[in-house]
Amino acid sequence: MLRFVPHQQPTEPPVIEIRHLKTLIALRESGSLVEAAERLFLTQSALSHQLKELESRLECELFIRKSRPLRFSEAGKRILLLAEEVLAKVSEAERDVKKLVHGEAGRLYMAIECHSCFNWLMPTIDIYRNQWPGIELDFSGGFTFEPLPALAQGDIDLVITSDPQAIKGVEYVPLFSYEMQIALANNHPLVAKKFLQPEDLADQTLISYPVARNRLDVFKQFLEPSGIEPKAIRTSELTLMMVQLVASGRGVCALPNWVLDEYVAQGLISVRSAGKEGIWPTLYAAVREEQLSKPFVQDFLQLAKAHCLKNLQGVVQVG
Amino acid sequence: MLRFVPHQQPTEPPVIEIRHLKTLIALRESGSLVEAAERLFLTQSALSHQLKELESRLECELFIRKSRPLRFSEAGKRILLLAEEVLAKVSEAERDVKKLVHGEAGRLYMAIECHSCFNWLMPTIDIYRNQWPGIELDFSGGFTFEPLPALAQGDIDLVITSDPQAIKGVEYVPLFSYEMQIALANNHPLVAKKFLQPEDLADQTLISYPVARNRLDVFKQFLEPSGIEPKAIRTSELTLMMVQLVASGRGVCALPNWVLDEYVAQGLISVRSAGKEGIWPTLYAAVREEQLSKPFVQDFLQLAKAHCLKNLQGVVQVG
DNA sequence: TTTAAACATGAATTTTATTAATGTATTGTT
DNA sequence: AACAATACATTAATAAAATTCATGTTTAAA
Repeated sequence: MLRFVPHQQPTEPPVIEIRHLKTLIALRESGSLVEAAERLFLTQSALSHQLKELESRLECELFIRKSRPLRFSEAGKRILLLAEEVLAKVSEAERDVKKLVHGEAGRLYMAIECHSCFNWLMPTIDIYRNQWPGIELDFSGGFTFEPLPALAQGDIDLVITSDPQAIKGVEYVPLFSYEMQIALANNHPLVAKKFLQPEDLADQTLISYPVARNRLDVFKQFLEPSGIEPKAIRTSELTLMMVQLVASGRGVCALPNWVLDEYVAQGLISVRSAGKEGIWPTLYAAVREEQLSKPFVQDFLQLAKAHCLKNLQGVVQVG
Repeated sequence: MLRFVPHQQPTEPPVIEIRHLKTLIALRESGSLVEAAERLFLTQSALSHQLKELESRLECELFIRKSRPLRFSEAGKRILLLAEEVLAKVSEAERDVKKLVHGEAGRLYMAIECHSCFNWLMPTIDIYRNQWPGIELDFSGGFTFEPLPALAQGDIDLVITSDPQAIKGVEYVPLFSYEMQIALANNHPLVAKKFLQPEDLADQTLISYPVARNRLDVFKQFLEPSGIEPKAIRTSELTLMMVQLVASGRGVCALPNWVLDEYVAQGLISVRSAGKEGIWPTLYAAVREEQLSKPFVQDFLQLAKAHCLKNLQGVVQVG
């Protein structure tokens, strides 16, 4: 008759785990189980089970299943808020521990071969500087010198490139893939086509950065395989100027989708894919072998990748 | 020769998990693996493995093994800080979800049979009020009425007692155990003894709360089994007054160790155990069956237990 | 030196998470 | 309306992990 009850199960079952928080964030950012699973390197089934389990522990639904785009319940939103807070704190703590363990001295001089990368690299560097105040940062963005040999030699420490070359001691870390699209004036006749063929450019002026053409994906992956040449080539160092030349009908140019999206949204230009499948270069961070394992380097790579996947339109995770 | 390296392992191994944070907190609060394991309802071996694993993931030691009392490394302290932040946020989120799911309306009228419990109950209630602003709280602390029947009848919702009675529909949730010690004036002759026997009180004035003696542990568990009576009994409603009477040599009294510790520290009185093993009552929260499963009740129980184990000297986890 | 307590370790075990295979529901297309 | 395509759910099997058990080692105390 005298009834005693332990106030929680002997083995107090854990409710929310870090894993769940990561899943929810991925789910929100991707909008579907399938895609979220890809990001997390898991199967869709795993996430389905995981969420079902979490929902049963919390005794409530976390998101509304039959809704496109995916919507979260109130409880789901609350846990998402938790996820943001907690995951940020966890990675901050992990960074701090790494600093304690490995020391935080180091140098990270960077250069870009991908000339549009300025856009995302600068904000990324800003964030990074706060996280690793002890690291000496520098950035050289000119068109004149060859960054990869300089990297191998140790003059610089990290190069952003879409054109990896076999150099002893240099490793390439894939960041993401993007589509290299062709920008056209809105009233350009080629706008009528769904996508462009190499022949379409035979009577066009192509506007490009002033670098060797074997380093430009339009040539290497689009025009050269078919032996077609554009009518003329005109160069510009400034992306915005290239776009304005295109907009005023002086020619066409090939730029990453994440660069062009902005101008398309403004109605300044139109874009078409190069070929039915489009050209899909991959952007790499090149690092010297012995630097790769260092926490402050790894952390930069992770930050850059996350920053791009989050902020750049139409950018795709890679291997 | 062209070397590609994924910037993190395909299955990005988790580093810190909630479980680790709980372990570290338990470790700090208990000061040893063995005790921490008990708190977490795990074995010492489990914690040893768990910490070893975490340390290898973080590539550093988290605490200094050969040190008593246990000391944490810098990294360990950093993770402990994380643990405090994260665990607080997690339980806050869990509470919020419970509120969303079960609604937050409810009533929690409380009473105490353990007359010293005022000390810890009030601060606990204050914290609780913030966490569950929607719950109607009340507290009746008089000596005059019988709380348990009132609980069964539904007039009140929770009773703190060390003396569970078989009442239909009432369940008892153990909170903690404590030692009921005997307070003596510093110059009292019995101070010479390491612990007291029932006979020692035969020529003493016993000061107690004005309640039926079968509800007092000194009688039930100490004096009555041996048939001994104190020379006289004197009552007081106020704990502080009881202590002052004792200090001035007017008698002895039996109170929980967590109450007396404070006065002993001040040098006001001395304390001795009742019998070699001491009297170790257990404090229970009595709740009506149908209320027990409600989240706002469970949460109060958890809070009270945690608060007491943390803040009360010499209090022991139970069940 | 012994003994007891605390912690570590390796192997076995249990529990939990994940996958694979498949089913079901929903959506959009012709 | 029928079809394929897509997304999610479910069950059983598998893989991975956390935990325990049994035992060894170290440390501190007697």
